[in-house]
Amino acid sequence: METVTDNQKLKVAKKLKKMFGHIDLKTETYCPIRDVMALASDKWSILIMLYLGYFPVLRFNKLKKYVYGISNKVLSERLKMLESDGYLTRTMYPEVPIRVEYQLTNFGHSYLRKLLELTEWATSHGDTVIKNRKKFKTA
Amino acid sequence: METVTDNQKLKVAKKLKKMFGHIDLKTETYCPIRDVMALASDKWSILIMLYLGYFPVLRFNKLKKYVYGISNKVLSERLKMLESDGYLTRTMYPEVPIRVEYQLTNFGHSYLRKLLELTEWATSHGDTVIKNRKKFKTA
DNA sequence: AACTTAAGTATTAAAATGGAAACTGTTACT
DNA sequence: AGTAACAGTTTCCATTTTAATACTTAAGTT
Repeated sequence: METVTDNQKLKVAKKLKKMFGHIDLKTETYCPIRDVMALASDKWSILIMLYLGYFPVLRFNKLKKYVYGISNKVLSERLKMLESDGYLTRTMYPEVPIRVEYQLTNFGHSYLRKLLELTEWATSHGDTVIKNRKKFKTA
Repeated sequence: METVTDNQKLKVAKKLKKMFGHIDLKTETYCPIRDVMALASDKWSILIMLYLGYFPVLRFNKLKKYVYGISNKVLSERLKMLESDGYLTRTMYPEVPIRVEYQLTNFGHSYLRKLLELTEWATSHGDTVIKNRKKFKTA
């Protein structure tokens, strides 16, 4: 069973007030959730970040193997964006064949710590979601 | 500056080991991140969840006003999915004109708590991301 | 009689995204 | 000469997503 106390709800409300309170809900001011999160909380980005947390250094093809299902195009796009936003570094060694290594920056690690909270929740509550989904479909 | 200690990295590694350790990285087993998170960490879903955390009860058009930019179609789709997965409830009052109210379930609240960790991070580090992005573009 | 409201559904067209597979470039091996 | 490895990029096509607008239902208001 879910146990969410009123106290916890209050804490959440307080945090949300802090987040939303100063934003004029009518005008379209800059919103980090639409901008920052939209990229970094996408399915592929999450998996890339997690694998780069698990293995300190990864090369393109290894990453592609772990994040199975991703295409070359999307992987290289996501890597470029994550690099651009400062979550990871791309180091190229001009050997032959060329070697390119990806690893998290400290900034990326700082994000990963928070991300992990969410994925842990998802991992441990995934079955509940599936159950809910099934119940909803038959209802 | 980012301050990520080795100790913190160790903790993250431990958590990741717990998450990934038992998964055969080669075969495609069920993955809650691809399934559960993909829906619930999407840009629109996040905003919907946050606003429903901020306002305990919201109706369709209010929600649409807050989550500006979302279309009727997408909003109603997302609401249906979030309801199906158990994050929120939809209550219909057969008045005229009809009234429909959305609110978070306890399950949804439990997710929101974790989500908030991430959005708080994004809110406070958004400017760093923008800075990184700019630097990368000009480099 | 026409207008308004609420919560969507339907429609259409435009835009973005996604996947599959071919291609690039260099070097080493067979 | 042909093939393989690496790390992508590029191209083409199909699907998905998005925006914008119109429509629905049914009672109450002007």
